[in-house]
Amino acid sequence: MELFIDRSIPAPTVQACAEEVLAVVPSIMSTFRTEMRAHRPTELSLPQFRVLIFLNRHVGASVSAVAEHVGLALSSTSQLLDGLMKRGYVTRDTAAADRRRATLSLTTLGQATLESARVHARARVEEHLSLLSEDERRAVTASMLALARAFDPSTACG
Amino acid sequence: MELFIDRSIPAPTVQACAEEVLAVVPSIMSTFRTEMRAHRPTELSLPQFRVLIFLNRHVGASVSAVAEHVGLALSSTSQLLDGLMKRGYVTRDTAAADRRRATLSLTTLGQATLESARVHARARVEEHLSLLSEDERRAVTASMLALARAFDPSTACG
DNA sequence: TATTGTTATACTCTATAACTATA
DNA sequence: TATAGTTATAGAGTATAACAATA
Repeated sequence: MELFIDRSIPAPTVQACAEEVLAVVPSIMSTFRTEMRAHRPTELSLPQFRVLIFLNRHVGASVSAVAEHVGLALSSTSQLLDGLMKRGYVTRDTAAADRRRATLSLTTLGQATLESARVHARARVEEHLSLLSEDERRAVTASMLALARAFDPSTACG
Repeated sequence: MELFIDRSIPAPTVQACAEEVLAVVPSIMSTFRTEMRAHRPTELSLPQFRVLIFLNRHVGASVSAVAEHVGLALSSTSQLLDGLMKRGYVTRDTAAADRRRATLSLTTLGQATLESARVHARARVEEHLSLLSEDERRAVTASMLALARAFDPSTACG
């Protein structure tokens, strides 16, 4: 029986694997960006989208927490949030316990926008993935978990 | 024998798979960008890096060809190329056969810069991937090929 | 003094629209 | 007229450095 993951041939070297990741991941991102941008009713940039996802799951998060999660400098994150507040997607309050700390939350509009963007993004990705076989989907899912662990150990299980 | 890709349990749905891809791929990109930017001697942006890779392989390419490959608008690509020419990485000539068409090539400096950036990027990615098991590398490599096909059929085998 | 965050400034990325030059 | 490409303009993303406020 020939397995999709065939252990009888040598595993790809780390180098070869890196080569593939380096070639393919940016090209997937290109597609994402273009498709997100084309979603007129919502039209969130990818970083904005990621911030909304994070805030939806971490109500009351600080600016620093967002920055760490999205992998941006604090100032960049602050500016990203400016944009999201200006559009009415996010509110910011001052934490009572520590008045330096901001408390960020999604507005109802922000939640609805996130949901719309998410449905759209997922649909686009699903369109692409529907070209894959079951075994390929198994491999992709397993890979994503492994890569999450390899590239971002902190959030691999959250 | 328990397989890494276990066919005895149902394959992930397209939806679940999309969810993972959507979560993990942008996070890998964040890491890429940060690491590319931190490579002081070279310090190419990711789009610049991708353009250099393409031109290295397709000597004499037109602006349109680059645009199509990196997934940008023609004008965006033209400007990206401006930056690369200003830094002396790329030369542009006019094609004799069709004087509208540009003929782009890497300079020696461009080639050297690309090589340096490439070595660095690969090393960073390898660092991350070295955390994976052999089976995980098999899955990742297989996935990248599948994803390349799913997201960009035109370049899947080029 | 250390931490949280914002503002100032500057550069890159990206698009659309208007344009030039060549075919 | 159609095609290849550039320029003008505008907005988002991103960083560093300097700053303000709070602890």
